[in-house]
This record gives sequence, structure tokens and C-alpha cells, in this order.
Amino acid sequence: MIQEIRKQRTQEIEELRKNGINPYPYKFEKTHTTKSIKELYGSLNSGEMREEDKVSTAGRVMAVRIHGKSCFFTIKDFYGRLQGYIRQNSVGESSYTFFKQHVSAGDILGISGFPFRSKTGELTIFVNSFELLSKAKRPLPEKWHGLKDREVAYRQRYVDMIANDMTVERFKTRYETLRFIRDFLNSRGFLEVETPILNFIPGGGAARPFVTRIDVYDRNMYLRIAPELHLKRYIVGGFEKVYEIGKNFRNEGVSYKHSPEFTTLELYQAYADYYDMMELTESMISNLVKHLFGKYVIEYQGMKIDFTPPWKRVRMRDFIKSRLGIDILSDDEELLDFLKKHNVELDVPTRSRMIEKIWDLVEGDIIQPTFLLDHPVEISPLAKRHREDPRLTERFEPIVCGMELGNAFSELNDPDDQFKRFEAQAKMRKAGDMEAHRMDFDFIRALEYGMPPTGGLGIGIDRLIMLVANSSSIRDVIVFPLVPPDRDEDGILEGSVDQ
RNA sequence: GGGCCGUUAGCUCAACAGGUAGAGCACCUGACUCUUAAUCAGGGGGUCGCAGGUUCGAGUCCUGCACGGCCCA
Repeated sequence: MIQEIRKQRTQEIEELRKNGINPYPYKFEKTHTTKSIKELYGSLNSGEMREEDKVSTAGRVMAVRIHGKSCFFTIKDFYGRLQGYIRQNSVGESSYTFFKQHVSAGDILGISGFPFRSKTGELTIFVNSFELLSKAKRPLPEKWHGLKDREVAYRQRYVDMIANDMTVERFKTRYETLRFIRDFLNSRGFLEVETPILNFIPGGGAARPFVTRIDVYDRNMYLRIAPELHLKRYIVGGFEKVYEIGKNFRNEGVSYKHSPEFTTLELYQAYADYYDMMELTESMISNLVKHLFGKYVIEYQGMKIDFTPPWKRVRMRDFIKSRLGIDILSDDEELLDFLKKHNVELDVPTRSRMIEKIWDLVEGDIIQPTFLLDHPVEISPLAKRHREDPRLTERFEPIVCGMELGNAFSELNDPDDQFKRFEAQAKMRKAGDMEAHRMDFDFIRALEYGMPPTGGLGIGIDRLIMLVANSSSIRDVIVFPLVPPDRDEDGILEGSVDQ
């Protein structure tokens, strides 16, 4: 049992302390990473030694291969893996015995020595001295197959990261993506700003919010579902190019492309329209792909996806008409008829729900990067009416592999129209659509002070990262995805201690 | 929400037709000075996801639940 191993290790740790050795010391002078050693000494020939050079590195011991009076081992740091070699006649008998006795797979170890390439061709550190930096009490997962159990990987991501190098690579891609986006926007003159997460009125999207409680005002509050309305207030206030990367919270279902807690990028640019946002989206994402892969074509779940700009542009109305034969500007009755024919159940009988349900039928048909354009006004309460057709809006969604990657519009800045849109949404709420947008009087007031014409864009960062990390599930690109509470090893339900 | 599959040692997986639960890795002991999934010899380790039911007897059959995966809505 695991308890036995932990008990053994607890005893071992006590023994170390008795002998004056701290199993958890404070500091190690790590002069080289495994990667920098490989870069510096990659050209060494088999058998060649650099005895005059001294390097110190540290990491987790992944495997130990004992051969009597000498021993090979593998350590892993953030940058890679490296082999170490330790020999009794070079470190002395007591030191060597200590290594054999007390250094095992899973421990964090610091080593100093000189580089050489072994007879079998592997770059290796010949250890002159070592220091145990952290003693592990739990065993590593299987060294060959790694950790496969998805649930354990989500609940104990640290183990997943230790055991599966691919996991670490995926998250490096995630944070490289975020760094790229920030660099891209900063270089275009955007300023990264912040907006509140605790809201009295959750707005900027269609979603059921999480409810929380603020004690000093004795009122309910909501976790934000989008930062949109606050970011537009920045534009009213005079900021011209702002963006925010942060978490949104939606109290809805969990699926391979939905997580209750997810990261978005939202940006707003004064004096721009949705055409400018298309150019920006196209440029940002295609350059990201180029940055990560050196080319515009990548493979996602067996599909070749070509991000070469310009992307396809299709009007929502045209696309649906060509696929399904229905005009989404038809009257309610016709839309209802159509849905009935396709056996689609309507939970809330509003026009916007009808249009969304019809769209859902064809959403999966778009694989290559495409801008879906000009959504009807009923499903776009924050977008400006189309300059050529007031029944539509100047809006687009970038779609890849059947996934909406984002949402953008020429922002609605007419306060009277915005007020009417909120009123229409309020009616939908009364009709039972709990995802309909709430009235936000302060936002109307802000618009009444005058907001310049503005282009806005939101990007679902997790979904974007799914694409570039070739992940089939959003949980694979969120380091600590939401998982239901677990019982600990004493059978106590997580979180229940507080209640 | 519906369908299918899965859950057995710390990890990866076996277990025929219902008859006292096995292997490899990891762990412990011993041998071994260029190995790399090191090797060789020996040893310890199990609430078979949870709760019921059928049966003389359940890891195995039935029902419900939880969690995960895949597909559909």
C-alpha cells in the first residue's frame, strides 16, 4: 500500500535528520540548466571528458540505475532531461553509500561535476558532489507508460506534469501564446487594463452567472460573465486602445469546449469598425500560428487547418440559407415550422433562441478559419446595426473546426438604440430566457456621454490554445480544470471542513 | 440531457464459463564500476469505484449512484 511507502520514507527522513542532514534544505547554486549543458557540450565525442569544467544543475530524479560501485541516474528540470554518473572512487565511500541509500526516483537533487559523453553516446555529468534538495514521500507513476488516468491528471495536475512531458509542453504552448498576444497588442499601442470580477449586474454576454454574497452591503453579487461593458466605459472615458486578458465565469454545462471558468481576451479600439477587427484577428492569430509552428498550416485532430490570411468571409444569413434553405430573417412562424421539421426542441420560445438553434445545426460545418458575418440584431444586443441593413448587425465570429473562437462587432454606441435592445432583452427574460442580457442603466448613462465609434473583439483563449496545442478537450489546456469535490485519503469531502 | 465504454496494488494493465486476486514498473533486501524501460536473485504490498440485489459462493451476473472517456442533442 501507498501508506507503507510513505511510512518508510517518513522513517528515512527522520533518520536523515538524526544524522544532521536536512532533507529539505534552503538553497542550491544551480549554475546550468539541463538544456544549457546540452547546448554547451553537445559536440563532445563519445568517451570525451571535460574534467576542467565545472557545472551545477538540479532537478527531479526520474530514474536510478545502480551498478554496484557506480550508478547512472536521470534528472529532469523544466528544460529537459540529463544523465548523471556517480562512482564510489570519485565521491568517496560514505558519500556514495548515502547516494545509494537515500537518493531515489522522485527526489529533487542538486549535482556538481564535469560533463562527458558516455561510451554509449549520452551526454552525462560526472558527479563530484551532490545534495539532496527535497525528499519525496510518494512514488512516481510508471516511468514507461506515465500517468494515463485522466481524472488523476486533472485532480493532481502536478503529478501529470511530472510524469508526462507532453503536459508540460502543452502548458508552455499556452503561456507562449499568451505572451505572444500581449506582445502583439502592446506593439500595436494597446494598453492592458483591468475590470471588476465582482459585479452587481453581470453583463456583456448571454449566460447564467455564478452568484456570491457581499456581506457589508448584504446583497447578492455575481462573478462576471464578460468584461465587455466595463471595457467600453474605458473608451467612453478616453482610452483609445485597451485590452484585458482574464477569467470569466459561466454557471453552465461542462463539455469538451465549455468550462465554467475560462479565459478570454477582449479588446476595444476607438475609431475602428468590425472590418478593422477582422484584420486584427486575422493578423494576430495567423502570426501566432506562424510564430509557434513556422508556417500557417497546422494539424488539429487529424484535420489540416490553414490560417493563411485572408480568411474566408461568409454572411450568417447566406450560409444558413445555402445549407438549410431557410432565411433567418423570415418571420417567427416560419422559423418555428423549420425547427419542428428538424425535430429541434425549443426551451424558450423567443426569436433569438430560434435563430441560435438553427445556427447550431450548421456550426460544425465550418472547419477552415472563417469569419461568420452580420448576425441578426435579436441575437446581438451590444452590436451596432449594419450600415446597409438595420435588421442585421456589424458583427462577426471567427470560426475554426466548428468552434466559435470569438466574437466581435462595430460596437453599439447609440444610447437610445442600446436602451431599446436592453428592453427587448428584458422581455426575453420575462419569457423565461435566463441568459438574456440584463438592463444596465449605468452603461446607458455612459453611452449618453458619448462613446466614439469603436471596434471590439473577444477571443476565447482556451479554445485558441486547444487549436495550437492540438487538444481535443478544453480541460487539457486549463492547468487546474474544475473537477467535482473529491474525498481525501481519510474519506473527508473536500471543502466540507469549512461548513 | 441521451447512448456506449471504462473504474482491480502508488502507476500501467491481466484475471476463461461465477469457485480464496496476478504481472511489469515503483518500493524493501542482496549481487553488480559506461547503464539508459539496466540486469540477476529474493521479499512486502489489494475496501476489485460506492451502495444494494441474485447465488452455497460475485472482480465476474442484475439494479442504482459517483467519476472519467467517446458519440449524439
